[in-house]
Amino acid sequence: MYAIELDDFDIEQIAQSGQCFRINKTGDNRWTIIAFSRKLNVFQFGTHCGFDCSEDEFLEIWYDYFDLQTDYSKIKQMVKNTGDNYLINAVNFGYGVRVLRQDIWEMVVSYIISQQNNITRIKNIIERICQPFSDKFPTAIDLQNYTILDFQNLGLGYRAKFLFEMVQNVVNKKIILENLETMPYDDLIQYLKQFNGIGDKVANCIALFGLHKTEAFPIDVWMRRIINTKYSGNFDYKQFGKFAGIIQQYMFFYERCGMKK
DNA sequence: CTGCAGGCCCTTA
DNA sequence: TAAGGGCCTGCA
Repeated sequence: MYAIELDDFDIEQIAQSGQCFRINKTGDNRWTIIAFSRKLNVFQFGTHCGFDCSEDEFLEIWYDYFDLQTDYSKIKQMVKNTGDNYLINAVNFGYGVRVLRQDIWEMVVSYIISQQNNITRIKNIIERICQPFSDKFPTAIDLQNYTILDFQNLGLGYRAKFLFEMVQNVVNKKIILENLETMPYDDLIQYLKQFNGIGDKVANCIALFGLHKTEAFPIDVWMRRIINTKYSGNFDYKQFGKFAGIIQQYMFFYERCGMKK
């Protein structure tokens, strides 16, 4: 168990911020995360955090995964300087939200599945996809012999064709995921949108969660609702530059979880 | 048992 | 460029 004190970090908030489909609460103050072919048990009480792995593994894998190299207090301060009360409330409420650095291929698959879909069903589909691979997320090669019907049988519905095509594109090197990282944000979005099943929203999710392009600002129905009700339909996210995506996470989490409690 | 959920694609005008 | 209908399916 590797123990550490962490500020601006709340695993429960991260799990509920909608960016990850493979974090599950397993008990009081306990969660299990599956990422990068590893399973990690996490304990958190206040700022006391425990990670069920060696220090070496934590520093090698999970430090980066949790985006611990980024100072979120600076982002919060910047938000406070705007004087925008809605954003300030959102940041105060979601004090422990962070943007995880997740695997690009997993994000491509997950967000193709996510369209016009609910969270429970998305998680169940992803679980069924991973089940034959001992819960590790399968590579495109792993899935290359899957047919559209196979994916339909896993519950993807009309999205089965999109995933089938994407698997083939990766296997045939028609798209090389490793090359996406260096693409400028605008080019990246245009490029991703060429593929069937990837529109503006999904492309921005892939850019933000899979490539940590933090200028990405995915607008889904929740974000649209905020923009319409709090900002009269107009929200200039570009003013936040590279912080837009992180601010999006605060807004999204506040909208989804803020009023319940 | 309806209605819909973290959109996208295609067709019209 | 904008607007609108159809789409799989299981969960609320």
